[in-house]
Amino acid sequence: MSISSRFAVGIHILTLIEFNKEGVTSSEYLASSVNTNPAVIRKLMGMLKKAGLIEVHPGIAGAKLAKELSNITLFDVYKAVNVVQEKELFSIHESPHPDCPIGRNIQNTIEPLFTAAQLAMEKVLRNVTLEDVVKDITTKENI
Amino acid sequence: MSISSRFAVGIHILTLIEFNKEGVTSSEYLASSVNTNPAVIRKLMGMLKKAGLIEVHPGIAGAKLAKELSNITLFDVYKAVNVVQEKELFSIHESPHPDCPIGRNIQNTIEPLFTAAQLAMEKVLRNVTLEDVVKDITTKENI
DNA sequence: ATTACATGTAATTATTTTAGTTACACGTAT
DNA sequence: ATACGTGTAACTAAAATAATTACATGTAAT
Repeated sequence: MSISSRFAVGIHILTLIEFNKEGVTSSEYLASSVNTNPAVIRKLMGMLKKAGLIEVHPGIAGAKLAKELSNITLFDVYKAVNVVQEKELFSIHESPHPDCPIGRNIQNTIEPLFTAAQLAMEKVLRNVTLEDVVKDITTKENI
Repeated sequence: MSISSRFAVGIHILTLIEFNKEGVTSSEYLASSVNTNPAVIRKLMGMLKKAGLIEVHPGIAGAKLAKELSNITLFDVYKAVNVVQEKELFSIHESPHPDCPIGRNIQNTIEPLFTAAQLAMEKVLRNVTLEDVVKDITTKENI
């Protein structure tokens, strides 16, 4: 199964807040661009806020980035929206038979291999910032 | 969400076939070690067979590896059991608004980044063979 | 202070995937 | 013919996603 689109939507939200920084980026405005429900956006904004990526206030329309664009990596967003837990990208079957040499060792043997694969994926995310995303869109739009 | 344990179980199955190569590795025997239902194992055996990793025959008990241990990578198993599709480790929200500069570009901007992360993960899987797994278990068991 | 509007958040729903279970057709060998 | 194994389809329960609805709470302008 795929990793939740919350991650992609989180990137979308942050990027749009940056592009619209002169204006008011309300959950309704964001929801329109993402094409979803404002409540979905507000839930994600809550996660991004909790992770210290944006500033939002109850009753006050709009959100602002809490950090420099170049200082927010895709990994930060990925962790903020809680799509994959540490060491849990791959699931391992539980309760293999302890009387079998394979059954009693397979989990401990596989786990570090899976973790290494997950870390390699996450390393790529750490090396991309929202600034890269914004620049790419700017280029595509010829702004 | 996590990637299906079919992957871990697939590795378990292949490893156990190797360890038990002098004996008869039936779906019931495998199911006992994995601690699941024989039908689940048979479904996975079908996938592993289709991928050319094992040999199984209707009516004849047991399975044999179709390739050298050192010639089967974790990536081969991963593809065989069909847990993640190409370019689909991460899902991207559909139908963002085309009238928004972000909405109409976000998918194309994000997609290669997500693909790069997925490929980095898969590269790690390509560099581990079942022989590594077997050796690790052999060491742990002091055989 | 009342109205208008925004965020925060809980409850509900439909859809999808997983993993397990049951059942049975079909193939092989004694 | 019987016993046993694989192949496979149908059904179920549990979990997660994403959308939707509703409403409490917070802020600001009139």
